[in-house]
This record gives sequence, C-alpha cells and structure tokens, in this order.
Amino acid sequence: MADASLALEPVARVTLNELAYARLKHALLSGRIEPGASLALRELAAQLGTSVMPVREAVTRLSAEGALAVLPNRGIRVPPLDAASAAELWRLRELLEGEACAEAARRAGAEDVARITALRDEVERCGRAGDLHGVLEANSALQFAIYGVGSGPLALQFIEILRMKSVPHCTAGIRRMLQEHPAYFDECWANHDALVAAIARGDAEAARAVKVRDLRALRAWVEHVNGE
Amino acid sequence: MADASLALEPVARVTLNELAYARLKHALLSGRIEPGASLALRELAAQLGTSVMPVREAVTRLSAEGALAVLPNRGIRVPPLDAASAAELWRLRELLEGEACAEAARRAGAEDVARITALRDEVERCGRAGDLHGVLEANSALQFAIYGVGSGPLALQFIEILRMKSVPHCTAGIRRMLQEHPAYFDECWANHDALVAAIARGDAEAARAVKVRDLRALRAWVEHVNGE
DNA sequence: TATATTCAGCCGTGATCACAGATGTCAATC
DNA sequence: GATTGACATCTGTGATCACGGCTGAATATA
Repeated sequence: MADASLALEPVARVTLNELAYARLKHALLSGRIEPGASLALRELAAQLGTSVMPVREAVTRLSAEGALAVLPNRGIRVPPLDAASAAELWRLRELLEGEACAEAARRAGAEDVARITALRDEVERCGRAGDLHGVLEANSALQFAIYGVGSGPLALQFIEILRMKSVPHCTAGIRRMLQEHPAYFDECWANHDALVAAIARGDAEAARAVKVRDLRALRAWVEHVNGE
Repeated sequence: MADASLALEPVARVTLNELAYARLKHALLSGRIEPGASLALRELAAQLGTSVMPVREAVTRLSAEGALAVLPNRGIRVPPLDAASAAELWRLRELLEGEACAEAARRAGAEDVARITALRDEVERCGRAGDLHGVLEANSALQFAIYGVGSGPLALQFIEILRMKSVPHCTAGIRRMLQEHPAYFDECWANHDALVAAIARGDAEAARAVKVRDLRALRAWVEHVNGE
C-alpha cells in the first residue's frame, strides 16, 4: 500500500447540483438576475447542458433560502420584497456585515490589505467606465474578500444569503445611478476608501461605521428610486 | 366570474419536498438525530411513504445548510464539528439568540408571556420526569416561541440553521446530564425562570445576558462531556 | 492461520418519463 | 365586435430506472 502520510487532500467532490447552485448564486450576487425576470427549469438546464435534475435541486435550495421563488406552474423568479422584510434585511445586513468588517480590521495583514486595495481599484475602474455588470461583479468580489479575512464560513454563508436576497432589488437602482447620476458614485468611492483605510490601520469600529454608512446610503438611494 | 373581493387565502401549497424537509428539520432541532447515526435516502423515503425524490431535495437542502452531510456512497449523517466551527457556532448563537431574546423582551405582551410561561413549565415537567425527548422537544418549542415574539422570519431562519447544527452535538451531553447529574438541571430551570422574568418585565439586556449565560453553561457541559 | 481478492449488495447522482395545473391563443357563439 | 369556451403548450413535481463507486463479507491463496 502507498504511503498514507502524504496528506493529499481527498479530491474535490463536485456534483452538477452544486455547480448549478454556484452558478445561480453567483448570478444573483453579481446582480445578473433582477426581479421580474422569469426563469424556467428546462431552459436553465439547457444552458448548463444537463438535465433538469441538478438545476431543480439548486433552485429548491435557493428557494428555501428565499433568494428565488418558485411559482407553482408559472416559472421561477426573484421574490418581491415587502417593506417589513426589506427592513429586517437591511438591519441584519448592518449587523452581520458590520461585524464582519470590524473583524476584518482586527485581523487583516499586509497581504490582505494589498489584495483588498487592488479589488477596490477594480471596482472604481469599472464604475468610471460605466460598466454595470463589471461594477457589481467586482464589488461583490471586494466585499467578500473583506469579509473572508475575519469571518468563518458560517458567518459568510449568512452574509451570502442576505446579499442574494438584497442585491437583485438594488441592481435597477444602481443602473440608474450609473446612467443618470454618476456623481453619486463619488460617495461610494469615498466610503470604499475609508473602509480600506480603516481596515489597513486596524480600526474595527471605524470599519463597522463606514460599512453601516455605506449600506444606509445604498438603502436610501434604492428606496428613493423604487419610489418607496 | 365570482366576486374577487372575498380575499380567501389562496390555499397552502405544500409539496412533499417541503414536508420531508420539515420532518427532518424538526427531528434535528428536537435532538432525535445524533452524530453517528446513519441515514439512507431510500429508507427515509420508505418511512415517509414517498419516492426518494422529495427526500433527496430535502437532504440536499440540509446538507447545504450544513445540518447534514452526504457521504458519496456511504449514507447520510450529522457532520462532525471541528473546534473552530464549534467556536464560531457558539459565538453566532450568542449573537443572534441573545439579540432575539432582547427583542422579545422589548415587544412581549401579556399573552406572549403567558404562552411562554406555560411552555417553560412543560419543559421543567419533562425534565423532572427524566423524559429526554420530551425535554428537547419542549425546550425547542419554548425557545422558538420566545424568538418568534421579537424576530422576523429571516432571523428565525438563521437561528434554526444554527440550532440544527448545534443541537445534535448537545443531545448526548444532555442525556448524560439527565441520567447522571439531574441536579445540574436546577441551573437550567433557574435560567429559564430568569429569562421569562426578564421578558415579562421588558428588560432586554437582562434577557440577553441570561440567554448568553444559559448558552455558555450548556457549552461548558457539552465540551466537558465530549472530553474537549 | 493470516492475507489478498473477488463479488454481491447498497449507496447517492443523474436522466427520462408521466402528470396535474396554469396560461395564452384561437375559434365559436351571442 | 365583444365574450366565452376549449385546446395546445409550457410549467414544476414526483416516480422510476440506469450508472459508477464504495463497502464488507465470503472466498481463494500462500
């Protein structure tokens, strides 16, 4: 028998189910699925080149997490967000994402700060180029890079769920900001800069405060655009 | 066409998938599935009287939430909990369940307090009778009755996930406490009384503190029994 | 007797098919 | 011409079957 002490990692067991879930989750987190868009099991399966089975389980999962809603015989879509749910969502985002930023500030090393800074520059670059999907994609990468520094997988999972439920309802607002009021982004860049700076100097409470401020600014804009 | 203003609720659409999920979740939350027990898709399907399909999706969900682990060709079981994950789990339980208790204290009305008091008595009754499953079942009902007073569905979902991951690893410890050291339960009853009292008088921070104390006592006992 | 090997059985995963319900189009009717 | 009816189509849901892979006990071998 071969030497067992090599300690090779036992391979990544990846099922089509998880792959479909990862694709849909990524599409949700980067704002590529908006409320109103209608999906279909068989169509998604065709896009992935599989049967409906893996897609079905992925959609079931996302439906359970509240990121998608399955209408009995009428397709799949992003569920609407009533006022009470939206309020709870924003409150939990402040709580968990704020705490994650604080932890990141406490634990970030020089290489973490360098990686985060590079991602921040990428977001800003896409923003100045008017690239909606680029902004959303890069911003998602930036945020999770920050959260990944100080938070465990469980907290990250909760934040993913919160963002999957929140981001789709923000996308339209961000598109309008990008097209009609690009000047408003200056506030975002300022918040990004302040957040990265707070993390770089290890100021946990400042990082939390900046994140909360950033979330509240986004919330105010989205609710304004959606006419609430 | 019939009068549309009757406002009848549009029926509860319940799929076998959700039913299977609810059953398994309930079994997990009330401690009826412990680490080491081995489940099988076809066996669970036989118990529910359905095909493997609904069970499969339910297990996929629970596996995604980390409450169950699917071993490729070796069945389904409660995943082991390494020290880092356990620490994160207890920390998040303190954060979210503590906050939920505080909110409950802020919002509870007289009828809430009455319902909660009755459930507390039921837990204590089962405890004094030495009924393990009764204690776990009634305690789960008590805790979620408290959380349901002040928290929204999203926070409740997160707490459910945390408890599904935590409870199975506590069951063995509670069984030993019940069999060998029933006196230790006096501390639990005292904490329950203090929590209900804090909620009854609307003292949010006291409620949070009691919940945190209760969780830390449970954690200490479980880690002691599991020899960590 | 101890070790290696084979093979039957069971596992989760994925594909395919069958079904009930909802929708939207088109034609028949008043 | 407007309304109602039926039907074709598409939806998600559940059942059944097929496949590759792992396990473990019985067998063969030294």
